Amino acid sequence: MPFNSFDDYPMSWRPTLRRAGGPLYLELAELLEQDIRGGRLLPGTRLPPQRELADFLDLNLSTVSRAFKLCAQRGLIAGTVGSGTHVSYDALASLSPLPRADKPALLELGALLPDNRSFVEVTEVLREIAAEPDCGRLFGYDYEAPSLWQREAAARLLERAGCPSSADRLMVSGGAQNALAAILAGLFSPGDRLGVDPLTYPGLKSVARMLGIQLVAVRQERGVMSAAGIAAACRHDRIKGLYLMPTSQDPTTRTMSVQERQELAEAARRHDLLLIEDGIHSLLTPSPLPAIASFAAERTLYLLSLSNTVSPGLRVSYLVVPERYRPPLEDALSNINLTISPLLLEMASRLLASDRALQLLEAHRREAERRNALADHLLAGLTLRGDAQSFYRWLELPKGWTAERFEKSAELAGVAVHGAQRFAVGSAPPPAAARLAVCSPPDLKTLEQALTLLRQVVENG
Amino acid sequence: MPFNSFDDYPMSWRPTLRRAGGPLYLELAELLEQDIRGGRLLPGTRLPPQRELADFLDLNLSTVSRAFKLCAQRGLIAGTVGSGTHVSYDALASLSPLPRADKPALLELGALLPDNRSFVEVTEVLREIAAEPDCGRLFGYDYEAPSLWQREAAARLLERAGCPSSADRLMVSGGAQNALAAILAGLFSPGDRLGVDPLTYPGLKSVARMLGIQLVAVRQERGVMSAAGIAAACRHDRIKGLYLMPTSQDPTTRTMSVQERQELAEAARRHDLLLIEDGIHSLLTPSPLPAIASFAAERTLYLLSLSNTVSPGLRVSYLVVPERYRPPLEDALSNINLTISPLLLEMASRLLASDRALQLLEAHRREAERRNALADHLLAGLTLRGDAQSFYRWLELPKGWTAERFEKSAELAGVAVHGAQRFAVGSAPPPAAARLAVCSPPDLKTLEQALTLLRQVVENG
DNA sequence: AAATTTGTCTATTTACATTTC
DNA sequence: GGAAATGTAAATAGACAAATT
Repeated sequence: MPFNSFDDYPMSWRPTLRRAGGPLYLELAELLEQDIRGGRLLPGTRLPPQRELADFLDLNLSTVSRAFKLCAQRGLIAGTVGSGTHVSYDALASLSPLPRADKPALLELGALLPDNRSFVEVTEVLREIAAEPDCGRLFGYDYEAPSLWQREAAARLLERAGCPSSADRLMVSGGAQNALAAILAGLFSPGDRLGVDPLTYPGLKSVARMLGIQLVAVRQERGVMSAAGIAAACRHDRIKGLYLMPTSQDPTTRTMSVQERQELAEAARRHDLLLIEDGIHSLLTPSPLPAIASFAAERTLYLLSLSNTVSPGLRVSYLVVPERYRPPLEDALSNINLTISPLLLEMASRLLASDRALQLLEAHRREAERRNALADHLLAGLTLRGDAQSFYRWLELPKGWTAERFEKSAELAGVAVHGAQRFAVGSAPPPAAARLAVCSPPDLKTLEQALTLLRQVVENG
Repeated sequence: MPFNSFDDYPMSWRPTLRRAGGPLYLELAELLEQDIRGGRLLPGTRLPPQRELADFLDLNLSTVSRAFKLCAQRGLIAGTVGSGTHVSYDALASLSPLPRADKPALLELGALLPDNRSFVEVTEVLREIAAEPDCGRLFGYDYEAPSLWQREAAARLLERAGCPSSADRLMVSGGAQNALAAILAGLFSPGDRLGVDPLTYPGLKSVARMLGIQLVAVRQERGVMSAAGIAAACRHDRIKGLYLMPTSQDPTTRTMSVQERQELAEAARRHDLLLIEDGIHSLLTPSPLPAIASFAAERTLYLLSLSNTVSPGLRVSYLVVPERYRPPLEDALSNINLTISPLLLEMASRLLASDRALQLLEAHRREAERRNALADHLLAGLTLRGDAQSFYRWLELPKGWTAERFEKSAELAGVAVHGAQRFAVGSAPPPAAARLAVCSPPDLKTLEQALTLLRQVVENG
């Protein structure tokens, strides 16, 4: 029986078990969750070692372990051998990848809202299809879709994006998020681990959490996952794969060089890792670099969505899938979608087969360049990462700032931005930086207003 | 150390552990999976009691238990206290809800393929929209969808289907399968259990298996889940909810009476169960019965898809969601879809707001009536369940048949049907019956041919 | 109707590997 | 560089409750 001897040592968390009958590990896990959600345990706080807690509560070590494991799976805490268990920085983050409409009207530099231009090219295709006498066929079932010409049209676009592919390795999903959900649900099991950049795409964080797949931050060198980091994540966390965005990584905007891509492919092969390569921005750069998939085709799922760069409303994206992953991924996609809309697939395919998709792309690119030029001008002197065609930039803040505090100050000034903590994985403190979605404001005028306000926020500390 | 003493007793399974280093429970689970998939353990086989296996293999009881649990989560086996562990009847079933195109061309009475008629009404709406100058707005993001009028149009249809609802409780998904995936992923956790009819919709079986959610067959009385069966499933299996198709249940075609619906709602309330009510066929009957959701609105997710009864290609379905499940289900839907296509939603909404959806519905209904009349005529004398508007019928076979054997014999005769085993949950042997999708053949002529062949198959034993 | 069979669950013991100091 | 700290995982023990006989 433990005595008050513990009162002498400071313990960051001293829960009281009611021991009211139910399983002890569950009660402990619930207490921990409540204390984190209630703000009594702040992000980054180090919890007492499991053995110490076990002593304090008069429990077995494994009972504490089990409770911690439950909370880790819910994304609340993350443990590291040697350095203990910490409350995750994103423990309180929303589970949804969508922006919540609970804030007062702000100048939006937070959520990514690709410019709502007129989409003439898409409209054109719609009218073409509607005019055809047999368009009713697009409203029945079509289990065989996509057809050969549709596959070939997609393969050409993929080639342009740096991922040479063949028609038979191609699959279709209802957008990038839909594809990620299918990949995680179909190729991973709850409890499996996936390596990611220390700052990663929040949409991935939320599906992974929903499906009980743990994300592991892989150590970087010079802004990209290092071979040593990957080796460590394999040994220590037994990760099954890596999620990568080698071109204009969200949110850091880092683009990997060809050599870095080759090295990464090599490392993946060495450790027999599955790669998920998100090529979402690969079409934006004037001459895209070769995809990692082109160096490790046997293990890379390459994902190309039309949402950002062509039209968000089309809900079509393409997947290049290695042979061995095809059957399970087909099952997963049909479990999630049954089929995708033949009409939308037809529209997307025609956009690709003609050069209209590229026209749209080009228009988005030019708009992005205008906006980025303005941003470079208005924020001159600050560290603003990202190249001229990017839809967002990465603002590294001067000493003294934290990402959370900056996000809040910006909001008070009337501008929504996404601080680094929203992208953080695990329990390492996020850097002082924020993502600015320069393409989200409706026009240049509004962007100018937002950036000017932001500059004042940075300078007035 | 175990001796040969076991050789005297017959054990249905005698695996040999290689003990080559890895975890024992994993090795055992893999052996079991291999032996089931390899056909060395047939569906229905009773495995040795866990204690006996543990003795035989010189393992701890819990180690065997853990291995069995893994296989149970993969849907390979199902255990019942008292009566032991059995190999599931659907252990070898495909994980995909789609028909596989690996069979020679057969007369299709297996898969449900709603008749590919011309869909004039849908085409009409498409042309209407395409003609409008501002239709480009349907290709941007629309996080606020569905809009008020769209919700109201859907609410009217739901009312007609027997589920009075309000615009604010409404959510939208990309078809019924998509909705089921979101519900299971968002409101259930791996290992949770869901009660279902002993024969249930295969699309549910496959998502549930993918997500690690265990289906539990609830005991029936007079063809519907009984209060006692529900109570037993709660006590023994601690199910979290029930999946129901009260109108023209797939595959048995059983429709619950109003009283049965009320009693079921009452039972759900008593045991605090979540209900998933699939109203997929509720619009087909001339005057639909009140939905179970109308008796237990606080706990019922009501699902209405347009795929079967209006147009399969639209990929839109509606969900009526009780207050407390809205936030997690919204998160789940956005994790899986991000958003659904504004164009498809607009088309569906216009179909509903005008009376064109009802016209389509009516056309499908009349076609079904013609086909069912033919079926009743050609299979007169056999037990053929299902009413005049159903898309499929349930053929109960004479003594001597098993469902598997009938399915195979029919296939040899050139007709695809789905035997009861495809719908079976758990380890109880499925009844001798098969589902005939009378609406799948392209025309009445083909249907006649198929049914005539089937009759011969039945009669020639 | 009582004893036994049987699966399930929680808690415990033991071992291990990595990181920190 | 080695000892201590620390989290993770597997195997084991014990208790429980439902179903069978």
